Amino acid sequence: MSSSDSKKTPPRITSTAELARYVGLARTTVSRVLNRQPGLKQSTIDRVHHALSETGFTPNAYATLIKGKGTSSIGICMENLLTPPILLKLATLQRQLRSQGYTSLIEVYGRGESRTILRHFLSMRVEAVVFIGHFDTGELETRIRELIGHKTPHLIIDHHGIPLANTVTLDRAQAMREMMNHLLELGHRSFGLLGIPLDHPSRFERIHGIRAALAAHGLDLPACARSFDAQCMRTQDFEFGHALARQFLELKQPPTAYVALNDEIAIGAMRALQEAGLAIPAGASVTGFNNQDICTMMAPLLTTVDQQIEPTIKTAMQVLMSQLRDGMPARPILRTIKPELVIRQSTGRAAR
Amino acid sequence: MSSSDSKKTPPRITSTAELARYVGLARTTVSRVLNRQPGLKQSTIDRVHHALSETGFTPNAYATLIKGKGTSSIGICMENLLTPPILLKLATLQRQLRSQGYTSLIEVYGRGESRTILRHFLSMRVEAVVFIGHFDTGELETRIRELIGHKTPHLIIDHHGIPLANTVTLDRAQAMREMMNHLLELGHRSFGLLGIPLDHPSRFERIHGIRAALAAHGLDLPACARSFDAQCMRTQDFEFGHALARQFLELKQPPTAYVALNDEIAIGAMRALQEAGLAIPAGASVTGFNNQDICTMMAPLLTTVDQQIEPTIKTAMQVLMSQLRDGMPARPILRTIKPELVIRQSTGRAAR
DNA sequence: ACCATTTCCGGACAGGTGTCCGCGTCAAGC
DNA sequence: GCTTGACGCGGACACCTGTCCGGAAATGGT
Repeated sequence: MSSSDSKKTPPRITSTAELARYVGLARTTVSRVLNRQPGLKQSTIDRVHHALSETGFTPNAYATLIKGKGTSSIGICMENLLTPPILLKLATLQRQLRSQGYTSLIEVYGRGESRTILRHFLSMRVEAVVFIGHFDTGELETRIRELIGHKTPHLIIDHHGIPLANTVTLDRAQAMREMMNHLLELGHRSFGLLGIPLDHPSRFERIHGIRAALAAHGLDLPACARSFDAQCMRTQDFEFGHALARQFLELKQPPTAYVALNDEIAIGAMRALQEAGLAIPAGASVTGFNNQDICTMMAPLLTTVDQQIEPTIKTAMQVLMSQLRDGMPARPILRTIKPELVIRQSTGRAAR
Repeated sequence: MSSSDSKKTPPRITSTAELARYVGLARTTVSRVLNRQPGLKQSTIDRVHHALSETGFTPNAYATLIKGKGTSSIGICMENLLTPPILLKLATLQRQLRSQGYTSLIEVYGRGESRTILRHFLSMRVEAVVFIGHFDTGELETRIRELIGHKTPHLIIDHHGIPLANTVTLDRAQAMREMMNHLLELGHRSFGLLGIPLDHPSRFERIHGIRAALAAHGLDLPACARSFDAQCMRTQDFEFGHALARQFLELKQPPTAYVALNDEIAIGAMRALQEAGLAIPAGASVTGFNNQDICTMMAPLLTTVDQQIEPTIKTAMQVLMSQLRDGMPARPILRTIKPELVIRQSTGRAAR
């Protein structure tokens, strides 16, 4: 019984030395097998591999990586508020990194915690740090400075407006330009902006695109577009969009087209308009942003902007890999991704 | 200029020895400062801390953790298909773990990769492994066996049906029982099941709950409920629900109530029913599952089941912490979470 | 100036792994 | 039986940090 017991329950191995003792080989020999060095008999290799799968032993990664000759790990920072497009980017990025032999360290954190997170990453000797999403600009910029000081490569995906940072971001100005052109061609001349205040720095790019499109048609931004963001508390996006649209409906001449910051806000607005008896798109047009799944679950289907996540991550990988190969670039890399307008049913010819 | 240069650009420090040389102290002294040992002059402590923030040096975590005195890290495994409720669980769990001093290693993977992932976790000497979501049962069971062999604590959140695994899962049978009771009280006697096949093992729990509720009312499952899952390809959930509902509408006597596997399928079905001229809930009732945000973005608002994510993660933390404190339990821990029925507008009195 | 005390130095070891190198061993070929 | 490879052994060093300890130095008080 004891013999069968000892066969059934292999000992718990915690080091290559123990494993070597277990199979009756020298520690160095086992190490050579594990690292695929030449000059070993096939039978020896098999013997070690058999013991390996029998005991389930795995070499201690900490001991291996202590020498710092490349940990092959990348740190990924995300904000606490996880939205579907951001998560899609995360999953895609991690998959691609793994296929290149890199491990991802992922941290989801709230404002003010970024310092701790970054220190943790650096103590783990991460080879690069990626930020996905939108952050507090000041805090993020400080982190980027620290990383540059460390000569650790970095990359920001989405967040835009830090000149010294390597950035891959959607061309939001271009997206808004295309969207506005679409609406202008449909005859719209008065616009309600939902979640896009006219003067806030974080929405500068979007406003810039909107202004450019209007100017090309000889129109002036403040004259034909307005925003009620200041009047409404932003809580849940859907509720927010709903409340904003109701504000617009109280005007004597409500706009004929509504341009929302994202899909949820657009859908909230659509609901408010429909509740007020307006048919969409006959009575008013509404546009979203992000092209999330919900866009095709609405009636009518929502016209929106696709973020082009696959190309975004592909570009991000290129920027990352070039840094890991050639070291940090002399000047910051900025890559903008061309958005794609997805025209569906929520936009139509202006009523008047 | 060279002196100002050397002041502007502190050297790149990669070990406590270098830092010690930089500040003119012994390596051991620096180490003592970093580990808050007593018997040090305040001025010395300040000197080290100043150099620390100046150079941004962080001690190599690998060297610290090599001794194996607890890495304080937890591995978290997730399936590739990320759904909103799963992500909410992930974010909540990571936050709670961090507040307890644990680091999370997160891996998102596809089928067949779990072996690699687990080996990575074990090589990182993780103190426990958590699986969140639904997996291939055979594959998952093999992993659990390996973990038990390693005497590494584990926990499965959501996936149910592995007897030897520690599991925290929603009581889906109870959820369906409550949902069916709700519909039965409204007078419904014929049901369409969407995404819930009658004989598939993965849906056993739900069917069990449905059957129990029906039996309590003297009704027989196959006589009053049916499923068309075999006829439709499951692609996108929304499309899937749409297609399933259309199948039901071709019947001479379509059911008066539809019970869906999740919210997306329910919404797809609602759309199909509405397109066919049925008002909801006057013409037919529809129920979802998960209580995602979209439920309150629909017209009518969707009746659904809430997963109780906060209590789920709280329980998960208890199970985890008890294992980390007292070691692996003698027999597997199974905790079921009570779901909460959320009655909204998509369910109403049966028409006939 | 002397002594006691505080504070710091520097050597040592541990922890698990990768790698190098000289030497012993074993089997095959002659 | 001898030579010649092929292969495995085991000692050594390196990587970086935490900790212990005896001794040296600096500090403080008188």
